[in-house]
Amino acid sequence: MKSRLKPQYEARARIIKAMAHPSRLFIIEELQKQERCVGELTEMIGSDTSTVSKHLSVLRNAGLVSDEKRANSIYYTLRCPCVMDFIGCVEEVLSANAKEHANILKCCKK
Amino acid sequence: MKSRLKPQYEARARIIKAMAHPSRLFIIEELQKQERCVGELTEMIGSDTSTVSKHLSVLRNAGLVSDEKRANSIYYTLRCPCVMDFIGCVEEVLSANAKEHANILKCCKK
DNA sequence: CTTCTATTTGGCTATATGGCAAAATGTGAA
DNA sequence: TTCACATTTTGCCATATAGCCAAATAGAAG
Repeated sequence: MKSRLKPQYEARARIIKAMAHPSRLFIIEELQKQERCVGELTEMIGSDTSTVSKHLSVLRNAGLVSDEKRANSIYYTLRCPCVMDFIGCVEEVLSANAKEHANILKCCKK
Repeated sequence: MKSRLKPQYEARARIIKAMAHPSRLFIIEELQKQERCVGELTEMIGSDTSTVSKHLSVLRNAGLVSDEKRANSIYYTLRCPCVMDFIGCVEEVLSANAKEHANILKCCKK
């Protein structure tokens, strides 16, 4: 592809890649409802604190969430709630896949 | 997170992960305009044929594109054009990041 | 200052992916 | 069938990431 376009696609891919993990999708969805600190998210997800912390730093580096320290906890917020629009479309793809899969099964039974 | 929800987040992550690469974003955008065969895409992207082929199989496995063989070429089509809506949002995040970065620079100059 | 709490970082291993090269597969024409 | 061409698959290596544990850091409270 034209070399001047490449950086643009790379920048977009970095953002999308930051979302491409089950735990991080969960975090995004949760933060869209309300801000949360690492401890809360850790408990909800059920993995190690350090793992969740790393996921949050991935999201922060991508600019998807911002953090604010209050008392002795760091609270994370979703910066661009529009990312939730992703999900609707992803579900469309998933249901299209499910439908096709069902068709294949139906076809084989005959 | 609740174990019954986990498969759902994993399914979503698989779809998003399939999009999380510069070349695959380019392919998605191109296929949204018109169907293309591997050779055409390879030339546009400028990397090895086998690499592009692998990218296409990633997209196909995710159910994002479908393929149809005609003559001796396989033509790929975008199955759910809604994925293009992703891009608008991703650009929002990018410009928000750029703005914040500019603010940080401005702040440091003082 | 010391202790407690919350979060981050480093080290480690296992796994996944990108990209290139070469081999294998498939398709149509002579 | 045999040849030429287009596409797919496979093997390999380098790199990146997830996950957990342990250790370090940063604040808040005593």
